[in-house]
Amino acid sequence: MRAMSNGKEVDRRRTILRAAVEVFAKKGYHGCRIADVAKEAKVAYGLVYHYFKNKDELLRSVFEAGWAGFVSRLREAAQAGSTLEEKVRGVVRVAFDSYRQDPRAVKVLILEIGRSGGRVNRGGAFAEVIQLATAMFEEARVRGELAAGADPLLCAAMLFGAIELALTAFVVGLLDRRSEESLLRARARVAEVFLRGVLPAREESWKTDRSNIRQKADGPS
Amino acid sequence: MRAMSNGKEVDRRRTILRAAVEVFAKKGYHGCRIADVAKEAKVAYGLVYHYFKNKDELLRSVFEAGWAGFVSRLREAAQAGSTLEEKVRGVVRVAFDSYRQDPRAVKVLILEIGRSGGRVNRGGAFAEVIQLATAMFEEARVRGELAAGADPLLCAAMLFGAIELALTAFVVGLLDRRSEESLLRARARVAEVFLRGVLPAREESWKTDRSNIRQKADGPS
Amino acid sequence: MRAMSNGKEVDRRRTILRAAVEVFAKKGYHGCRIADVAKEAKVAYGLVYHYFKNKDELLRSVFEAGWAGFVSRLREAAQAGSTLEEKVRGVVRVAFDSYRQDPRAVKVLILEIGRSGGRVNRGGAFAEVIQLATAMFEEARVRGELAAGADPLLCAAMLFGAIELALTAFVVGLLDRRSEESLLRARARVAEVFLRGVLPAREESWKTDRSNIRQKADGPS
Amino acid sequence: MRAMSNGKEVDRRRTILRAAVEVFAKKGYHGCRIADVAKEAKVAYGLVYHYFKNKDELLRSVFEAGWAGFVSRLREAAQAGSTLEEKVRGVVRVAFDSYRQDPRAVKVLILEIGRSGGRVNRGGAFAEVIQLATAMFEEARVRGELAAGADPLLCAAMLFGAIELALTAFVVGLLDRRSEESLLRARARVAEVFLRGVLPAREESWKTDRSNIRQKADGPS
DNA sequence: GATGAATGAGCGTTCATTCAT
DNA sequence: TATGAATGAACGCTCATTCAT
Repeated sequence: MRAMSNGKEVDRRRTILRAAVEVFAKKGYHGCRIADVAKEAKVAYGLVYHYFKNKDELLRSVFEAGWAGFVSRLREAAQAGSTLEEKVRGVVRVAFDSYRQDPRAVKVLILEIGRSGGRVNRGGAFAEVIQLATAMFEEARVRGELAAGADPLLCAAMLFGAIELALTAFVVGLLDRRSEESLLRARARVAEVFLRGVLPAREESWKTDRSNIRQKADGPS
Repeated sequence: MRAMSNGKEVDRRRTILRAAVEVFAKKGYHGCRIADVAKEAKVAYGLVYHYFKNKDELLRSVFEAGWAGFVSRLREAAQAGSTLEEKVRGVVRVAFDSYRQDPRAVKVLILEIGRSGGRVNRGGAFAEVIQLATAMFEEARVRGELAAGADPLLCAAMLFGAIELALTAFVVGLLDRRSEESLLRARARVAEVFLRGVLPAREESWKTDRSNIRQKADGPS
Repeated sequence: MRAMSNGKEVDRRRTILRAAVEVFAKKGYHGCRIADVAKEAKVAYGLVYHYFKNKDELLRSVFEAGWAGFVSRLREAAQAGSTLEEKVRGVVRVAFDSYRQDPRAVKVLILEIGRSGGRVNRGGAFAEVIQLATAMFEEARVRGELAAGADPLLCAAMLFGAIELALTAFVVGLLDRRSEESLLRARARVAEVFLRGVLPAREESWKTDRSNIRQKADGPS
Repeated sequence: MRAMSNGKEVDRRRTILRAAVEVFAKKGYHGCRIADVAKEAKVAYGLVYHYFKNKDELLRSVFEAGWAGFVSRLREAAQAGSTLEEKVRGVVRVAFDSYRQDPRAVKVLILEIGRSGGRVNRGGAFAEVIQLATAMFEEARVRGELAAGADPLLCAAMLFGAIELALTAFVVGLLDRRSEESLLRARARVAEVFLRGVLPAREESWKTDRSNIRQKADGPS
């Protein structure tokens, strides 16, 4: 009984959360009314308040649910590779794949969250990711994998900026939203261009290395 | 026309617009109430509606006023230089200098716009800038100034993404907001890293070139 | 009938009722939510509705439960004494002792009831007590125990008014809530002053009589 | 212009306040919805919020507007007379006359206010009046006008209690609400009974004195 | 009987917009 | 043109009540 009702509760919560993501993505932070969420979830108005203290908490949950997974996947990617190149390619892949799997959620993360007037802790979320990547670049710098003069924090910001706006190009339709191929190509290009800017110049081995690694790491996943 | 006929009217309009930027930057899109704007502008409540049809038009004007200047300066920069390197450095400088001169306005442009849920045409504004830069990279590509395999549109997106998040790092305080020096250094670094990723490899001349150009182009302006 | 058939049920009902008094006293009529009552009674939310049709019935029950006992004790006191003086002293004692025993319940009766906007029949309850006392004064008048010109109904109203506000002085803290002694002194004073105003002038015997009776009737009980 | 619009504003405020009293008296504290007040005042919903910060402030204003006048008239009466008897008769008259002039407002004061869950400062209002009267009795005691053993604070509470419940008898219909005569008679009786209980025993002169004063002080006003 | 999730009407409050002066 | 009072739709939140288990 307990287990069953509990399962149901968790389900309901998820249903509402999903509905909130939907409405959130469709109408944006300000247009996202509790009534809409309830309707989308096919649930009574008041029930939303059974599971979430208020609108802010609901939207914060939407954000955190999406963001937490994203960040943990990022962290994994940043730790998985052995070279900076692998790490960066991993990070880029995580971002692009998140978009492929759930463009709506990424759209929310990219376009709406943080523009929520401080209700949702964008500064915090932004900082979290930046710091994660800063650490990654810092380690790389120590190992001599970073171009001279490249600042780890700036590199981190630039990396995510490049990713964000590249994805935004898809979100707003400048790039073909539905083409798997153009998405994969963009994923590879972003990593390459960024890496070239960031890695120390290793003239003779560059071309070979890059193509090798690309073949291994960036084939369609 | 009407706007031209009377200096006072234009002044009033500008006063209100400036006040709107202020409130917008301070409270964000949703917290920006007409009453606040009127109070900030020291103008009667109803007068706002003499100069702007409604809230949306006011905010669109805020956006466009800021954005238009920014875009025209960008365009100028993109056309001024003779090499891609100069152009990119020019673009980066325009962005960073806009921030130096009026961080509040940039904050609005960066953090607030788009939060308006489509009311303000973010896609359009974004597209405008991206296309501007895409053309710049396309020309460079034609002239052989772009690394093989670099896609102009993606380069454009990455450039502005890198700039945006680098500035965001200042906006949210990850980098020292008030230090002129760190701002200038970041400006140079962003351009360098980006250029290295985007220019074709010119191994032997690189170091010299870069320092020369930096001295000329990136000294405090 | 149903209420009699099962001791447990009656217990539950009483538990809930007591909890309702508690919450009622603590938070007042409007702050008294069913959820609070259930929590206070350590009973499931919905169970309240097994024992009480709705909130109104619950609160009416709270009122009636408290009021019924109070009224019956009043009636007893009004019938017990043989002289008006004894009866009045008895009535006053009942009121003050009710307060001593359960200030919270009296607080509810005094400060909260009637706030219910007609839901709880204040008029009726008020009328009941007034009529009870009116009859008492009427009998006394017939027996020549009432000062000439004193109207029984007005006397009844004045008696309870005097008692109510004297107790209110304790409830709101104008008089020392926790001092047993000041409560007993007030009890005696109220009876005395009221009786002096209401009894026919019996100059010569007054002082003696009063002190005698006070010693008998108004010592700490 | 200023003067005119200001006059209008004050008028509107008053209209709303009056409407609030009306609805308040009709439906009680809890049933008094802003929408009703607005409708009663024939005013747009939102306008109520132009003049009052929120519901609480509106109702507090209702209370204070009524109460302040009442208290100031009480204070006047308590200071006007030269003897305790005159003062008490004055106080009683003020209360009964307030009721004659605006039964609805008194009904609000008696039945609803203070039962408003602490929102309206009943304790404070109650205390104010009690202290006012306590001072009056204290002075009388010093001048030897108070019966031995009568406590000023208790006398004050009893006086207002007697008045309140006597008026309540009218409010709830136990006494004839519409008969001017019964109201005036009650007014006289309450004062007499109370005074007899409170004044020191002056056996021989009592009857004469009382009737004299009554003729002067308690004729229909 | 007992539980607490589900329902939805109701109300306070805000604020963009209009309008009389 | 300038003012700010007036309007009312919209929306977040509460909580009495019902219902499935």
